[in-house]
Amino acid sequence: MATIRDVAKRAGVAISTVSAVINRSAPTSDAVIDRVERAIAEIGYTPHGAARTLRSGNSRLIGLIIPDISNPHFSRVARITERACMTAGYMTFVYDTDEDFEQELQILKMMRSQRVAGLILISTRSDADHGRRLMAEINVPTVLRGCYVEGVPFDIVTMDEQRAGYLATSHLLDLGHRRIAIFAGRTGVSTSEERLEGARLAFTERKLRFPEELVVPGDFSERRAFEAVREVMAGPERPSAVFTLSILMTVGVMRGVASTGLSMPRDVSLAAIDDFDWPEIMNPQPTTVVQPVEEMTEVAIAKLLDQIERGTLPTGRRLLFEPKLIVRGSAAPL
Amino acid sequence: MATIRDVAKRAGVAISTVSAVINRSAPTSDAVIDRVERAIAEIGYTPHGAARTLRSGNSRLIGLIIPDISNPHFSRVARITERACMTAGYMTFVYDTDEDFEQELQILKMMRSQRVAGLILISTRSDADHGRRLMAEINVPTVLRGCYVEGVPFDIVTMDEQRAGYLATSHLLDLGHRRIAIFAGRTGVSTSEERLEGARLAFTERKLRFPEELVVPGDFSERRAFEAVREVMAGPERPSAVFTLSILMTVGVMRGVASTGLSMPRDVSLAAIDDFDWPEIMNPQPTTVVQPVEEMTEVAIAKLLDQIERGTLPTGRRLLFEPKLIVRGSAAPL
DNA sequence: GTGAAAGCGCTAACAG
DNA sequence: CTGTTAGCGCTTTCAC
Repeated sequence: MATIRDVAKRAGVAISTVSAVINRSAPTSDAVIDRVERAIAEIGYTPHGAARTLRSGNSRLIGLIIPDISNPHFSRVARITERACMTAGYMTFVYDTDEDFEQELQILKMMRSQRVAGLILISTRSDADHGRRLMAEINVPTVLRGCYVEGVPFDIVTMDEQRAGYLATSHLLDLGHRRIAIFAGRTGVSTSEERLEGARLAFTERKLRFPEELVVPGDFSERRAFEAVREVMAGPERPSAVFTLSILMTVGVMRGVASTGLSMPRDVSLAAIDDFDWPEIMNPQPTTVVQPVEEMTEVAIAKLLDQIERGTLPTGRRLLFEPKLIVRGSAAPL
Repeated sequence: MATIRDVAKRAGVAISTVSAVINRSAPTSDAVIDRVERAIAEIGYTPHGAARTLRSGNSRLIGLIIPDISNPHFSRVARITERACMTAGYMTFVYDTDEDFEQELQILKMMRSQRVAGLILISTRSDADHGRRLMAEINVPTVLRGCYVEGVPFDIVTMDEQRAGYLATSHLLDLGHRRIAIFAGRTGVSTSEERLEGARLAFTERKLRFPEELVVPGDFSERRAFEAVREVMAGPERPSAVFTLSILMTVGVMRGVASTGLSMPRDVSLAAIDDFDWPEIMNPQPTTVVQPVEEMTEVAIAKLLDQIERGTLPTGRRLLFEPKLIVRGSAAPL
């Protein structure tokens, strides 16, 4: 492939001049710019990214690590992130952890080998052990999304998870429901624990006993929620409502309920967290708490670029965004 | 960051030996391997990808270009591709064209700057002009998915698009429908044109006139289909059935029909191409033609890796996969 | 197995 | 603006 030397020869200028034109790193006359750009076009020259990275120490690469790209919530995050990074002149590596922390570490290692300039990370665990592992693996500016991680100095952008849990649960309680089965995510993930905490708060605030025995442990997966809800619905003292803490579990629960022949919301009401792209074509349409995904993602990227380019230091603080309840048809009065 | 020199010093061996251990590129004794690997772990050394790329001329990077990552069909492709490439020791750049060919070219340029070793491309146009542009931009092994492009020598992996259109249309015809509105994708994209051709075949094979006036031009987008179906349904001589050529248009049509107060399949039947992850929670559940996405994706990657690693030459041939009709509730007898 | 050396393509610094 | 130069971290070759 053509190199910068070929361009210099063709344009009849010095190599350093070509570099100056490409990077606008030194003043050059319009005539020279024109000659160089023409030469670049004629030869079909494209600067060699790896050579630039090696020499300049700046890869202009950003890593985005999410639990699951086929989850519509995260594919939106991915799309917005890529666009924003591209605009800022960065390329993006987007990778799935599949909710597995060993994969997360392996992906971080790959990102490291590419010397990414920054990371946006939706982590898989919140505990301090995991925090230590992350600190050992990460040595670039990083912004956390979603899952809080103990003991890391990074900024974190999330919605007010507790309030999200509170809003959904309050809605069900206000409709008269008391026996509410809650489908939780993995223990040890702040996202799930905080949403659950919000649910507890909604009960206690109303001087109601929180039915701890109706909390169904899960792993955010659709399949697990599917199986669990079938068991719960077949048992004695069927709950009158369910609350699912994330989108894939909502799918699993809806499928599971449908498969038992029960009807929603006639036999059981549902409130959820996270939205679908096209609720109109679902049956029933889910009543759900949504987060401002676009805004949160843009803020996270802006914070990251600030750290990368202006050397801003992370505050280690958490930026909370306000969740919003959207009432549709899946939850009805008891 | 630590370099290979630091590792060599720490392990008390030569730089070339460290390189040999990392790449298994020369015989080394177990004792030496052990010392080197220990040193790597102690120092926390990660090879510098850009330096390797520059020196070896092999980036071990693969580019995947798809129309839209938030389309569940393509996010599945992305997920499978990343996994397979990772297993083979490649990292992946996944990018959206947003169905825009100028974006496609810009992304190809970025891929070029990173010197990707190979490309999997779902292109946005099929014409020869576009083929020439691609040839000017691409100089690495490439496998096409989905959209055929004229005049390029690459292998292409698709389903039998015409048969897919034939299967769906035949199903509606066999249910007695004659006034079938067909929601097409962009003209100039083989995917759409061939599916449409299959629909025509289903009519003519039954000695029926193909209602050309009921073909609704579109662009694969959800919004356009939404608007179009509302217009069609409000017009005189409402069709008794609709056939949507891709998944986002199916969503748009279902939403559009719902918004007019019509019921599916009572007032209008629907057959579609491409499946959803969770048809069970949809209303109605779509009768649709599906492609073997996993298999096709794996074949495409295998072909690509073969060309990259063993220098196999592309055959320029098209590999057709068999579509399958899945009958659910969205299409009823007239 | 060692140790030295060349060079991938680029940026950046410098004297002219 | 030119022309030259060093060197980023690595792979690869070669004589030992």
